[in-house]
Amino acid sequence: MAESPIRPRAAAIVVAAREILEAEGIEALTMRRLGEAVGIRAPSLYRHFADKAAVEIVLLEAGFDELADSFEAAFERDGESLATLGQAFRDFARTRPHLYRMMTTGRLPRERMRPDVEARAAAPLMRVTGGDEHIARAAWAFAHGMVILELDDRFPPGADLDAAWSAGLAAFAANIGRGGV
Amino acid sequence: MAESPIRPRAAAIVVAAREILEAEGIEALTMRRLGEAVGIRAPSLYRHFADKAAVEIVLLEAGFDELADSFEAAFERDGESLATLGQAFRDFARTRPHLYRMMTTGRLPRERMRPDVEARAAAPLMRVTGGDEHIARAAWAFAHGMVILELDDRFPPGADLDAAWSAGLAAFAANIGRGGV
DNA sequence: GTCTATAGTGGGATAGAC
DNA sequence: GTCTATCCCACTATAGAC
Repeated sequence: MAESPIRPRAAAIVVAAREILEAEGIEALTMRRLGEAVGIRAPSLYRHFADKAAVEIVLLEAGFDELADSFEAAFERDGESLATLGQAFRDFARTRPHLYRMMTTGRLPRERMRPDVEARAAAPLMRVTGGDEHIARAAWAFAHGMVILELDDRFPPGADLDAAWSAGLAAFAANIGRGGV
Repeated sequence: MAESPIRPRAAAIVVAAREILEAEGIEALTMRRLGEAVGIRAPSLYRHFADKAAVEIVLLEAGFDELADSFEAAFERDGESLATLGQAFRDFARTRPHLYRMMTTGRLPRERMRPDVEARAAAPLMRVTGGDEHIARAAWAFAHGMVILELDDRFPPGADLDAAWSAGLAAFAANIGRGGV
């Protein structure tokens, strides 16, 4: 499904890459390891992908697509609200921590990615913040901060993160449309 | 100043490490590069530090100390408020982006760090949120999210980040003590 | 405390035969 | 499309001479 169905080998490589990423983390995703997982030697991978980055791009694009799917499904299921979005966001990240990290750490290779891919994932937040772009960006930063600090084990051991999420989302929800200060 | 004044060579190594980190980023900080910067061969560094992590620990501790210093100075200068803290936080990160990244990306090697070092940097936020730990954590996540997304160039080109900061800080300030939903 | 030499590991990627 | 062989790179870290 990722990339072209005409090339089953390439698709299998992407599937294997995703499995390695989720199971062992980003450093485990090497061309040698990937070849092994798919049953060929590392150099043969280059018949299917120009370089390692090309494989990573496919993973990234799939990740953003899945994130957008999650948001849209959550809206249908639980109604369109900031709380719904926050829940879906956190669930997404906790279900695929390594993919989430890959999607959000460092620069994004936008030059090599499908141009619409980020926008579709961002659209639900725009809806729910009613066009208040400042609150939208603040809420995005909040959600990303909560998730990445949780994944990286930065909160104190007993911290009630549900409560922190609630407090944050409530604060933003109460301030939509007030335009800053 | 970092570590022991009795060992000037070790101090010089730390200074060089900090310079390399800030100037060229975390991947540039290798033992070879560090030896070169300080005028000795890489293996000789191991007479001064047990391993590479030991050098990094010193940088991390110094970073948290500086962050705490920044907060305390900002409180004295501009008064104790969430807005003051947010400004100081953002300034800190933008002034030392690579150090900030190193301090906040991935797991923290807490076992090898001074135990009080995180707590001192966190204290000002506790003060300003008046003991509402949920709002405190949410505000921390917001600030980190804003900063790291800015450093990693994730916001749209023309985005007004001052406005996003204001909107976020105002939302939190208005909700201190309300205890979530 | 510094050196040279080197071990040991890992990575991405290419050439050319089949 | 896959293979073997290989290049070239980079890294952390140790041994042992000086």
